[in-house]
Amino acid sequence: MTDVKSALDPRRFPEAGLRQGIELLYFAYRAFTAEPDAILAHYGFGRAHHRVIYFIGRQDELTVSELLAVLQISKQSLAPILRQLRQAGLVTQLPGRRDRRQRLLRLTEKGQDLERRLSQTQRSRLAAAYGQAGPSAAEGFRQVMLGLMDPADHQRLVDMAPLESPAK
Amino acid sequence: MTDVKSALDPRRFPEAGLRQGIELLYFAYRAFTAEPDAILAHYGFGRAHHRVIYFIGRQDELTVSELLAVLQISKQSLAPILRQLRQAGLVTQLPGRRDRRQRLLRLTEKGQDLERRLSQTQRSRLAAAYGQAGPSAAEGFRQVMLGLMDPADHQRLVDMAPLESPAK
DNA sequence: CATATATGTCAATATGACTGACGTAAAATC
DNA sequence: GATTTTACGTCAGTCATATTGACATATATG
Repeated sequence: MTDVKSALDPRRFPEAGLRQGIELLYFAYRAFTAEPDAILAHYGFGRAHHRVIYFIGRQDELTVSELLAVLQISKQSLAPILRQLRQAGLVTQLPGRRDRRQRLLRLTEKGQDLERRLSQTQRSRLAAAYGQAGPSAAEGFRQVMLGLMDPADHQRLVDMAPLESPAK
Repeated sequence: MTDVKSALDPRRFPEAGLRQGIELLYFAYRAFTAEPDAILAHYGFGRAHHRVIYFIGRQDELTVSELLAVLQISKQSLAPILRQLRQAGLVTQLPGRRDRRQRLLRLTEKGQDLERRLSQTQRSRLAAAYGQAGPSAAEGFRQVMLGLMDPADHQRLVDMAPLESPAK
């Protein structure tokens, strides 16, 4: 199952299979972001706003530096996005309780509404794909995606129970 | 395995699992594009150039309209990219043999070199992830990605032999 | 000959990213 | 208590990638 050393042996994963993998990533990601993009366009927002809304909404309170660390963008890039979301009444800030230099970012109710609308399109698409492919394929998907990611980002994923056989 | 109807039943695919799926897509795609992006930066190119190089290189000859159909961008967006690639000596055009209005796009040798360098980083990453997760996980990944894609794009994927059990 | 198609180009616009430089407030440290 | 570091913000300039609209040209097709 985990014969990593021979992974580059073309007999195991021939050229065409790897090429198709590249294309699967491209087409799937495009489809996955299309619906949120369309919703966001109504607000004059883009994908960057979605990511900010998503990660703030995920854990209810988030400092600016945590957000920058997750997104890996510069604060100068984040600033205008956050300003727009604040002005639109989707995000609020409050000073940190322990460290008052920090700005704790939170979604307003309106922000939570939009977050749910955006994520719902992606959750439905995922649930449909999981349902079509089956739980074992879903777990395979998860394993491959984990392998593609930068391992440093593993810690950033939301916790979750395994998709199948929790007590193997 | 394919009980699609109950895919939205939260007992099958709970909130946290779907949320993690969203994050897997985001983090994996980011990691997957990071290395090519870094190589392209040396040339003053971006991800758009990569996509153009990739799809031209994939089938040796491609018309402008086929390229537009795959990428789903406007010809006004494509034009400057193609011009830069032509000027850099990576892409050439020749008039279509049947229809001389068409411009058949081809990679030069230099273009093929760059294409290989860019794709190689992605093929290696995929091969490593497939190797770590195993062939059955790789096939699960493929199935889920196919489910996420717009079905209209299925025809655009390169042909490939199934990853496992070709004669099931 | 008229029309449709394949492609190219000019202009104006927008998002989302970057770097560099500087400022402020608060916390941490010497 | 003074200094340094940290958390955050902002101003300015730049860039890549995308958009739409309008128009031009060559070729193919009816």
